[in-house]
Amino acid sequence: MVGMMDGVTPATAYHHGDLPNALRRAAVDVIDERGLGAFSLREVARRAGVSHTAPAHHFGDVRGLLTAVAAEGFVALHEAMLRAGHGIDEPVARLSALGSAYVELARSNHAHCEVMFRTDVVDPDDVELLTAGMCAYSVLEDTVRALIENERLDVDVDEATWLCWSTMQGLVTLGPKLDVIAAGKGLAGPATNDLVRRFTEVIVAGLRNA
Amino acid sequence: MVGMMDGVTPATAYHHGDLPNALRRAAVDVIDERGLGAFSLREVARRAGVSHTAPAHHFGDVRGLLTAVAAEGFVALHEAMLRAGHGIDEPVARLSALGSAYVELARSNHAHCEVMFRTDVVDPDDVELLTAGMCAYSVLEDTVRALIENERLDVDVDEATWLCWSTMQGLVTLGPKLDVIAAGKGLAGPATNDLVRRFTEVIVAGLRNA
DNA sequence: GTTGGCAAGTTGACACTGTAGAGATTGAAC
DNA sequence: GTTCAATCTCTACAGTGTCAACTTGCCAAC
Repeated sequence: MVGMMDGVTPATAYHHGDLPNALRRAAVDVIDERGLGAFSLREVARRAGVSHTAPAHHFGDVRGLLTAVAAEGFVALHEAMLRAGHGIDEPVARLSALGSAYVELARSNHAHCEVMFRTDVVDPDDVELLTAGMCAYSVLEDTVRALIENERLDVDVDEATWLCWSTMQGLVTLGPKLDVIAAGKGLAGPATNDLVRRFTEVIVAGLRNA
Repeated sequence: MVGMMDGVTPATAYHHGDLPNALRRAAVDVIDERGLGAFSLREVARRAGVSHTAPAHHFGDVRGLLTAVAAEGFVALHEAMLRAGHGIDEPVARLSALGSAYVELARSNHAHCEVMFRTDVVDPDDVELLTAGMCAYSVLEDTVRALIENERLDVDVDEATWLCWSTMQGLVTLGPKLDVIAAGKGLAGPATNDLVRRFTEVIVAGLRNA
């Protein structure tokens, strides 16, 4: 019933086998279904089929569990960006691809994103979280640097990277609100991927003419 | 709202006089001190000096109270933007001023912003919330439209507005993370107001050359 | 081969939370 | 002077996070 038993370890009734992963997955499900506001550690434990104090042995706190989920999100983001940028050499196209990967991941891994940029629910000093975040950031930064060096632009790498990231992040955060605004004007909801492409174009044009 | 008791009625021990406002203020304090993750309706009531069920009579739910706080935040944003843009006719300068007002409000009214863009903790269909948000949005939109018409740019007003808003919103959301990144590189934390000005320049340059 | 120890889970308890229902208190309209 | 609605309180209940003490299973050392 616990549902591991995948091949090797038979997983006794007592020892779950891979509880940390099961808890992370259950946490994601709970956030997806009830929202982070109604998150419950006990419900997570229930879905993983263990007692309500079991999570403490692996994550300590509810904060610890959510921090792990956030770190997992950044790892996924890192991988998604690597995948998206793979094989695209031209910096602008690459930048656009990274942006698309970002908003795409925000849509498909909504629960993770709900947690990744919160400071009150997560331990911001967690090493795993910090390094995972840094890895994801580096992919974007490298692309921006390539663009700047390629075209010999006179802009600061950090500033330009922050601009790109801020814009994508804002698009993700504002997504629902934009839909409401568009609906209020009788427009169809904006196709987010088109927006990413357009935003990237404008920003790149801006960097070239700054 | 009710606004009696301004010097006149002494506010008996039983009837608070202006409980809704007191609750909103207390809620903001609690979010500021303990974070939205550790928000407690009972603690809010405690600080307002009333029983823990009193808030229900004015806001129904905890959701209702937070929705009211969010709406209050949008009203404040609307006013701040009106103030910031007042007297500035040149669209670009105006846009920059609006951006500054935005991040400034995000810093000073951190609790409100914590709630304004959350969909799980707030009633997204609340009329007061929707109209307040729309008012704030309109100020930005009008400025962007003025810029576009002034310079006869060939860009969509909605798209350009969303770009500006997304960027500012992202900057606000990412603020803490940017500090960490800057610190990791040995840089001083970026002066957010400078970033706003620079971002605005780049975006405007981009819109002109799109 | 027993024994000690340790990681992984359990049970029970405690203080705290949000909400529902029924009752108390007030100011004011009639 | 009574009635009435609004405002606030009290009590109760199910659910929550965390702590302490207790099992269970396994592995490694003696």
